[in-house]
Amino acid sequence: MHDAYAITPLEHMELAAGCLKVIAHPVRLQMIEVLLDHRLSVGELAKLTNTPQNVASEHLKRLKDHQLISMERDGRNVYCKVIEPGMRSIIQCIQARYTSPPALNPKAQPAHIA
Amino acid sequence: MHDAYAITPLEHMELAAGCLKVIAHPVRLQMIEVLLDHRLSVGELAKLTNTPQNVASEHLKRLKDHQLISMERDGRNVYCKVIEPGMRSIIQCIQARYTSPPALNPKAQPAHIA
DNA sequence: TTGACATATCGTATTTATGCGATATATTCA
DNA sequence: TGAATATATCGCATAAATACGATATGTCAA
Repeated sequence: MHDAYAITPLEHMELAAGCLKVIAHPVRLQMIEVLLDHRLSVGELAKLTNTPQNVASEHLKRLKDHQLISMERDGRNVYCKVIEPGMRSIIQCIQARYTSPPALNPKAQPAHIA
Repeated sequence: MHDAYAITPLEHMELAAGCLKVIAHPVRLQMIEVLLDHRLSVGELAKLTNTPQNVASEHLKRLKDHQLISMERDGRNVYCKVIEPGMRSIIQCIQARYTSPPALNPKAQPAHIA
């Protein structure tokens, strides 16, 4: 009856939701996307995403605090890269959906993403 | 140095982030989890997730508005099910991380873990 | 029709997220 | 040392999310 439904405990879902919340931001998604294939500094990421320096720094700090990226200083710069492997599939999923056609029709997607 | 970095446009990332924000809630995650394998009414979901009726209704409306679930009335009840196939892999990813081994956790840890 | 049950909506208080300016810290080099 | 560059942090204003009580709507059955 009621026990037939296996539900992940709320505490676990709270952790997962916290992680998803950090991902759920357009600029942070862009940062993760590019950091999957490149190692970039905070300043480079700020320029790439058209974001003020301090705002970019705060975004990246949040990603780092949730273990999604690593940040290591090299001289004056701090370089970031993705350390959470699950990010790639999420970004790929987004790219597959949103890069070519309008999002309303989930069908009919030109396959220039592979 | 031209655009060596391929970045998904901000507008697309905003759509994706909007979708992720809807998923990024512990109770909504639980709802999605159980709705992957069962067709349940709003009231049943409210009880299963220990959520007041109106709050559950609002959660489900949000999931529906973002095309993640469908809701169809059958008599007095309204039954829900997941219609977004991508949800399964996300829930599976969460289950893989949080059900058996304490793998990768966000910064916000419960205080008693130390 | 009325009463019950199920669901949805509204108004609102509280919290949390976000962005921004200003400023602080860190590093290199002259 | 001090200037220049890169990054981080702080305080605050605004916006969004969340939860809640109250109430409205919708459905069925007697």
